[in-house]
Amino acid sequence: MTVADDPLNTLFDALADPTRRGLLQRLVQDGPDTASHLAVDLPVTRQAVVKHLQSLVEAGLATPERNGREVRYRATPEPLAQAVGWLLAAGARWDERLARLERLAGSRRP
Amino acid sequence: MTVADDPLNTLFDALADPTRRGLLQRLVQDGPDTASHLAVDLPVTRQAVVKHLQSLVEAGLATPERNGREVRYRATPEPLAQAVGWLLAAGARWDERLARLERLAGSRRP
DNA sequence: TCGATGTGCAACTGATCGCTTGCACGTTAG
DNA sequence: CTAACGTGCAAGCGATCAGTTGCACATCGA
Repeated sequence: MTVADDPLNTLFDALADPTRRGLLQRLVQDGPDTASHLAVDLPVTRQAVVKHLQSLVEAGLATPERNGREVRYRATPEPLAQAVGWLLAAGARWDERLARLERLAGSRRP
Repeated sequence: MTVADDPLNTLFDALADPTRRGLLQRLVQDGPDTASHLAVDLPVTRQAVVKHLQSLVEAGLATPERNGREVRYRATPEPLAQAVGWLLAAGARWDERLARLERLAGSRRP
């Protein structure tokens, strides 16, 4: 148990891998699917896909749903909003600084 | 030869670390600063901070500027827009799917 | 000039990652 | 029942990572 693991860590980490982004996109636009089926179109093993999916689950971006002997992963993209929130906050603070600099520089409005 | 390493990889990877996010925030709101000075308030070595900063530079989020014997890193948050773009695209596609499902379900609610 | 300061480079270690392989277990269909 | 299928668990392995340490080099101030 670590110290209050910031959800942004696992979130951005999940998004940092192109395979995971691809999986998330597939789940989003094609609906829930199983690891075995998703692995068919990928150059890696089912187990590798499972681990990628678990990474998405850990980030809150997907949820496993057992149905008989198979497990379908459904996309739950809500946490993406948090990422967007952080990015916009950083950007906003940047714009703020820019505005402040402009003000300090006494630039006239174009 | 790999296939044009997607900039989103290094971008999200840089953002996945809380220390790097913290550094970026400091650079954004406090202006350019050196690795040595940034390292004072952190529980790690200057060299570690340098490597984090290089990660930000690789992602296009910072730029080193040499001034005499010191090197100041300036925040360049423009690439964040790309990240936001991807996230919104994924979200939009999700909403699209939701809308399609609603349409298929024959819901009369617009 | 000389010492203090800021940086860069390289080697090293322990941890984590990505991925595979092998096998056991529950589930479905004939 | 039995055989095929989908999944889960765990060990293993090479590669990469985060971080440190030690040292060389350039630059500034007195």
